[in-house]
Amino acid sequence: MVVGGTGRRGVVAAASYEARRFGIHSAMPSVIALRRCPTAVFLPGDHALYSEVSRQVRAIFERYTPLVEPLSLDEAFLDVTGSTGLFGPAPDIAASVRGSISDELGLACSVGVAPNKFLAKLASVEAKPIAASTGVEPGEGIVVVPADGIRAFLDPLPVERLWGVGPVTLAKLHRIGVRRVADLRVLDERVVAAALGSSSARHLSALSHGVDDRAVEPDREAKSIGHEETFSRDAHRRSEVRSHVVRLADAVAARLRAAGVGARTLTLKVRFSEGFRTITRSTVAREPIDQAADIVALLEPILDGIDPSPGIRLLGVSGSNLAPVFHQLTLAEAVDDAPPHATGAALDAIRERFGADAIGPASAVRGGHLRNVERGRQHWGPDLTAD
DNA sequence: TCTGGGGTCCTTGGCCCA
DNA sequence: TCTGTGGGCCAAGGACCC
Repeated sequence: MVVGGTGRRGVVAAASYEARRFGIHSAMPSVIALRRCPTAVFLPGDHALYSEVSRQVRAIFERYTPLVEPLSLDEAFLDVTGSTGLFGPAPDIAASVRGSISDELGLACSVGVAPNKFLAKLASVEAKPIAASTGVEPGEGIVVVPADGIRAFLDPLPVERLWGVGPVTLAKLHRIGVRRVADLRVLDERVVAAALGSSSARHLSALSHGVDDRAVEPDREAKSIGHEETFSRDAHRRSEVRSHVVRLADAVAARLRAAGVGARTLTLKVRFSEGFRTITRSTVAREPIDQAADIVALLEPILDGIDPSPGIRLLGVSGSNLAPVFHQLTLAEAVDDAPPHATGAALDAIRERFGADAIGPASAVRGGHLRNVERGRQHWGPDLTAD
């Protein structure tokens, strides 16, 4: 079974261990996955459901400690240092959390227990089942890395298991003879720095020794808010591109207002069909903004400088440099007693009462009905009915 | 008829200013 | 007045994560 985008430009979000035996993995184009395993069952993702379940899982975590840092929809760090008096040693807490999630939600999960975030994350991966071409080997469910067992745990692991080592870094490490974590640990940091740069070298060197002093942070604030969309058919006309940008800006603005912030930096992302080439262009507003019209106005000059005629497959709008918004009243607004930026607030109120698609920019009307950009609506690529 | 969407963090290079 | 330097900010791109 494969879950993810079902359209021509969709990707795999997750694959069952049986499907993985055919070489299917997440982020693989759905058409390739189908080619590798024509008998696989393809299901669309349901992001809204996952968010809800994620909330339920988090509620279980919070019975054990207030120090819960979500890493994604389906992973979180828990600092249980202060909870052992109430619930017993950390491995017992892990077993209890795992039991509760299984009993109450019917879900399987794996847990890593270790002295820091990096090791706990690695341990949780070790606890998962393994899909080999010969069959699926069940995982242990819980893996504990005690403080005096760090080296024994880390040394034999392939270096790409380290957080931050992807295909590019891995190739560079292979070039200097590093294949396992132990190779990296014993190597002079200057040699690593010559291959990767000093910042990465320092970071990876620390990890190879099992050192990670980042705290579990329960209330991490978002640093950017954005939306992007791949189209099932390329956009070639300026008017088409502009209306997509209006839709995206509208969605970003609504989320900025919901978060109670505005963005000073606005970035437009454009992916051309030709060669899969991606560019980003950003600009800075004088003050933080949270209104769609302001975002579009700011991006307009960038848009004018882009030629869509070769074909654009993806557009994205995102805001960063987030800060609280202070509305400076114009003289007219002060005299008329009219609230500034009433449009955004009115949109929010209407959507709150009548639903996300109750109102939106005219350019969001597709196939006779309104379809606003919404978080998770098109998470794994355009579906078959997108256009 | 191959490559999503939501992010974070880092690097590089230009510019301005003290 | 000229030159060098270093910090801070910004823009763009890239690597990486789930």
